[in-house]
Parts: sequence; C-alpha cells; structure tokens
Amino acid sequence: MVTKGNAFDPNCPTRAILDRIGDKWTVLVVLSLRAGPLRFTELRDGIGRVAPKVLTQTLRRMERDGLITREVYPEIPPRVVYTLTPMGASLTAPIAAVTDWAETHMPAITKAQQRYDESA
Amino acid sequence: MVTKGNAFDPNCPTRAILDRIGDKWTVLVVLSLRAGPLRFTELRDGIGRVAPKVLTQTLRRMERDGLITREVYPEIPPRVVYTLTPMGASLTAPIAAVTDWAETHMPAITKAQQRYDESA
DNA sequence: GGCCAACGGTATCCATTGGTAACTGGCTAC
DNA sequence: GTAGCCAGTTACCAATGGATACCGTTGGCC
Repeated sequence: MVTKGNAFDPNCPTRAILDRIGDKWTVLVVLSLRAGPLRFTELRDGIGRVAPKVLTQTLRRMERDGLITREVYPEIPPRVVYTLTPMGASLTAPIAAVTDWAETHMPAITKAQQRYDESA
Repeated sequence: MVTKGNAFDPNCPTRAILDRIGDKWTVLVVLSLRAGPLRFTELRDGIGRVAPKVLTQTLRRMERDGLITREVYPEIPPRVVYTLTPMGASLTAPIAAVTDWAETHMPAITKAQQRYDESA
C-alpha cells in the first residue's frame, strides 16, 4: 500500500497537513524549539532571515494546529514564549529523517545540478 | 546536536534542498513513482488536480536534481516515461515517515483547529 | 476529405503568497 | 530627549501557484 490514507485524494486532509508541515519555516521552527521553549526574537535570530510578518504567520498557524503553545507574559518589555506541544515534539522524528536525508544527499544533488547545467 | 549541518544558516544548501523536497507536488510524485515508472498523463491523473504547467515544472526540477529520469520515446502518439533514480527512491523512506506522521496526527490537528476556531 | 481524440506538453492570464521596509506602543537606559 | 528593546502590525511589491486554453502530430472514423 502506498499511503494508507490516500494523499492522492485532493480532498484528503492529509494533503492539507502535508502543505503545513512541508512549509520551510514550520520545519525550522520545530527544529529550533526542539531543545526547549524560545521567545519571538530568539526564534527570529536563530532561524536566520525571517521577516517578522512571516514568522508571526507561521507561529499562529502552528498554534492553531496544536503544534506549539504561545504564552504571553504581560511584562514590560513584553515577553512571549513558544513551546512545542507533545504533538509538535512528535514531529521532530520525521523531520529529522528528512533533514538527515537532505544532508546526506546534498552533495549528490548539487553535482546533479551542475551536470545538468553543463549539458544544457 | 540539532542538525549536523546547519539548516539555520540561510546560505546552507540544505535549506534549498528542504525547499525542494518539501514541495507538495514533489512529495506526491515520489509517492506515485514508488511503485514503478509512469507516463506524464498517468502521473497527472494519479496525483489528482495538478495543472500540467506545474507538473512539468516539478518534473523538470526533479530531473535537474537527479531524483528522476525522463525518457522520451519518439513514437506517435509520443510517450514519455518518468522513473525514480536510486537517489529519488531513497527519498521514499523519509517521506513515508512524514506521511505516516500526518496520517496518525491528522485527527488531532483537525480537532485542534476546531477548538481554536470555536474559541475565536 | 473533414473531424475528433490521444499525448505531452506551452502560453496566457489572474489570485495568492512570500518577502521587504517602515512603523507602533510602552517603558527604560543614556 | 532620544535611542532602543520587544513583539509584533501595516502598507506595499515581486514572485509564485494555479486554472484555462491552446499547440503539433498522427491515426481512426465516417
């Protein structure tokens, strides 16, 4: 069996979820939070070049999906802490599988691209 | 160690590769080709609603990245067969990890979304 | 001879999205 | 007083994703 549910049915919610967790920033947020809760700016600085708008969108979506929790401490200056939920933490395993693959095969892909560009 | 290479360095090629294989259609193409080579229309029909333009773009990118091969048989009507390379086939394992996760946690995510929408 | 289908795509257009740059508000430190 | 921190928001723009229509070639049908 290829996919026990069928990711091929366009109406299948699995595909919607694939869209979510396939998102570049979602993956990086999960990896960032893997070691423990972080604040907004810590996430922003840790991830690299993320527009705050985009990071906010990503975090809101993940909160909505139950992957992270958002805690606001009404202090001055404000403090907002993001934490992986157990479900979010369970995502780290498959994500690690993918990033491991990427790191393993990155040289081969780069070489394939070069070959392709040369022959073109 | 979080990611042996650092997916957090925006200049790290790993991130570019994550963008690629995180692509919705790339995932579905890999899953489709897992059982064996397919023709263009077979892919299109099997995947569901894909605009041919988008499928072409996806396939060209995957060919460039060395994930699939494209064989043209100059017959009438024309026949073009797409096949996973060994590297492409090795992608099925991590992808399966992700889709399994998605299928397992889909109900929980759906429920989380409903709770969120109700409370909003 | 005229018409249509099969195949593997292009060409064209529009909506959505991703991303940049600038700004907010309340406070504090210089 | 003015500059900065924090966690965003608001406009705005370029790129991308996607729907729809169309293409050339040939074979079969009438």
